[in-house]
Amino acid sequence: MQLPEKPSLDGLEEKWGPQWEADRTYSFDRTKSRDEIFSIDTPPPTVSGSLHMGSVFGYVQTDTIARQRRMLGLELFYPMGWDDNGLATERRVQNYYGVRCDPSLPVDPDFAPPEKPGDREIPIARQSFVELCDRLVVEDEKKFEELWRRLGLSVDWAMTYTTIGERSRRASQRAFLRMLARDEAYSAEAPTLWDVDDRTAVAQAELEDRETAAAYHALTFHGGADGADIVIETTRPELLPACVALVAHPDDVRYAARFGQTVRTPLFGVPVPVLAHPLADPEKGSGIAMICTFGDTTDVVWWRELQLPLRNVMGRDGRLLEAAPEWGSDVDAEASTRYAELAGKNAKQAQRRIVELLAESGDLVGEPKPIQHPVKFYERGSRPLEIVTSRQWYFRNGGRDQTLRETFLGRGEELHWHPAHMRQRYDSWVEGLNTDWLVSRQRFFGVPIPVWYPLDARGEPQWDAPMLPAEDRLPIDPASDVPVGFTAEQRGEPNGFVADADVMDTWATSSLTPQIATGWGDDDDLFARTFPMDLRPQGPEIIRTWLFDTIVRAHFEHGTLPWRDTAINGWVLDPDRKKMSKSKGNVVTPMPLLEKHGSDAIRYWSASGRPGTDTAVDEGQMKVGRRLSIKLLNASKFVLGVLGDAPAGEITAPIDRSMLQALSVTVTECSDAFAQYDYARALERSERFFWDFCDDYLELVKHRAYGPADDPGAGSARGALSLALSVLQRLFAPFLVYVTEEVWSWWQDGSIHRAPWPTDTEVNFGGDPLVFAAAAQTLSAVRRVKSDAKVSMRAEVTHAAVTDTAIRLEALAAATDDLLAAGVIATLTTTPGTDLSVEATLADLPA
RNA sequence: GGGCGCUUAGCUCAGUUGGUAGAGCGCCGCCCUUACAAGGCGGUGGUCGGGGGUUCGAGUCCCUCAGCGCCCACCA
Repeated sequence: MQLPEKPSLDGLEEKWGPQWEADRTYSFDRTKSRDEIFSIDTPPPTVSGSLHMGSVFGYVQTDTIARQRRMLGLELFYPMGWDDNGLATERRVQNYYGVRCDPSLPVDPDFAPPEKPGDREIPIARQSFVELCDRLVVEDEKKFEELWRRLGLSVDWAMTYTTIGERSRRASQRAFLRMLARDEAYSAEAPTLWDVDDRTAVAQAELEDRETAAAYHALTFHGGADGADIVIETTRPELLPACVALVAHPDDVRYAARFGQTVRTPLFGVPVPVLAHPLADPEKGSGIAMICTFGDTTDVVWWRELQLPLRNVMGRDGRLLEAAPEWGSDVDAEASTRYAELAGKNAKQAQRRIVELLAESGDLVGEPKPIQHPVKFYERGSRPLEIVTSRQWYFRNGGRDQTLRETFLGRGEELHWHPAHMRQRYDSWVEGLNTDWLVSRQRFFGVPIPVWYPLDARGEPQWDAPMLPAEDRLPIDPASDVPVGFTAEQRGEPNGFVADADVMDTWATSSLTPQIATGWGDDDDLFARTFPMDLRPQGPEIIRTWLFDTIVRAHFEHGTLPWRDTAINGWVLDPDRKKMSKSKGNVVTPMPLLEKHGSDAIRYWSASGRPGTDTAVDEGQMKVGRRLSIKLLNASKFVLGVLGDAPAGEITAPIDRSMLQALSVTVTECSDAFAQYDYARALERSERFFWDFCDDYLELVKHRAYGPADDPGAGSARGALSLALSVLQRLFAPFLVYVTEEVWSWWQDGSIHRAPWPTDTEVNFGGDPLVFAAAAQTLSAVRRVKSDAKVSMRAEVTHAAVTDTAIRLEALAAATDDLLAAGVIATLTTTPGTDLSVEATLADLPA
């Protein structure tokens, strides 16, 4: 045994990281059977996102569970993935290189991205754009892997996947085709929420409401022969040309007489009916609303349920269409010229102009009244979403099917949630679904929808007759691959074919991470050994997307849950307990902290955060973790130093057995906590015992432990020290991965991370817990006397008079010699009483 | 509007079947004690958010109110 002179934490990451890689310490053994395997569906980080402390927090928590399960003897299937496809990467590439994808451009073989992004984005061909995406994500993934390795995540790096990789594309397209075959996927032309900046449809799951400034504009609709004018209030007067009806509540007496009548829109004179619908709110505005196609999602409901015509004015670029909508012939003579004033303007500009026009015509009543109201935004977007009609692909998810929705609520009940209350978020999301899952995106860096359409003799696509590839051709890109029975020359020609131009949203692929990671369809043997998986760890903010979507996919494809348990981690808050976000500029990056405090200290902080509990970045906690690590170094060095001199003997001394009994209780508590995914409790219990062990037990027995090799008392102490040290090192192994490996290596063979998790029986010698407790507390009381007297702990006590309960004094008697030695006490008397108290006479004090 | 979580020492937080309030940090004091001075020992510090109830007994159970955070919602 070679003990370091001055043990240190420095350099442990550099020492053990490569060693674990070389020894394949965390490699998955695929010969193990399903019941011997613990499989984890690790969240693939969005590599285009920033590295921040939130990135380390949840992953470390999961890693502690993974490591404890591994020590329990389970074979860990613990791969890492990178989520690199999708809009997030496209945006990063746009900003990083200063380019913009224009799919209409031909490929320029000489294209090279500029050194630095210029003032104006360079338009480039789709293929070039995708190549830049492919190039940049590789760089980003390196940075993530470097961080993860430094953090000591015990993933098997040989099994890494990416969501844009071939396996993912194949799985994603295969799953798509199978859902299509089972009528779980369909395409439809329908109003969809549309981001005018990214120019793509977005799904319900990607929406967020933002309080936005707007104004009520009161507009006069003309009653003509049917009666008086009607004033409505709207926040979107620019959509007036898209108005198809007015609507009020059926019970609203103010408008009851008008239902079924016709009024004419201001400025354009378009006749529109006055209708009744229970969704109209009598309290809002003037109690009667104009229905436009489309101003908001309520308009869509009204349009559908009242079977109204479509008058589209909003273009996909967020500007009003050049052509006026179909109004019929019975309109104002000037309708067209007035619309021409709005055409081509964006929503804000058009609003400004139409308000002027309305004011001129006298149809604007009073001044606009400013309000704040919630408006739907794409969660990463900067302008409000519009609603445009387009052909999109959908997966059924219960949004339009009560029975299916209840099925998914049932799946949520079936899943074990940690903490349990997180299921509420799942339930409220599923209950609130109102559309199917829109999966197609009018974007470029994603898994292509694997579909072609035949073109008829006029060159029009036959949307209802999609042509599909065979599964063994996957993955395909319909933009370059050709459907069976056609030649490449027929692309875009009459009687030829055309590719579906869309890609799937990133969630449509990442909702298959359990299948992708476990080799579904690619490696049936691996799949059978690892799926359904054991654990899905993830953040709370993606319950409605990643977690729910994954359940949907596994339900349809396999008729099961994708995993048995899910552990939801909390948020990481900045040191001032504010949610970290890039826009606030309060993001804390992990690398400097890792370098400053060490990986184990960062892991300690992460694992101190209770499951599901928001936790602030706290350098104080990191320092505590570092101190604990140093303590473990020193305590290990001391114990092993004692053991080095003489052999361990049979554990006979009551206090030795007593300490081990307390350790046994700790082991049980830690094992139970881990079984419930409560790594934080396990850490706290281990830590509490460890400090007692160091402060009290080591002090009490060190003199005895130094005793002669053949002394039974010394042998007992050394035996207990050895056993306790082994157990303590293993209890800390899931948390302090580097320092525990280091101290383990001083006296044991093999990695501690493959050593067996301690059991309570290992340290159970039937000891009386009271002996150690009484000795420790009495010693503490002696110290207090010395501390009050302001003398050294080495100061001799000539006589100590201990009062305590009879039962505790009896326990203490079994440890008297250790107490005398530790307290430097010459003589000791005991008196039965009700409470512990110690009167000590100090040798070197004046009388 | 509905739901969930949180509210305990100056700070960050534990407190698992209800039984005399805990830890770390900070602060104060002492101690170079041969594992550890990037340490050790000891101490100060709380009417457990407010109010009501159940109970012999409530931080812990019930009701209610308030503040903070988050989730969901058809938002003219």
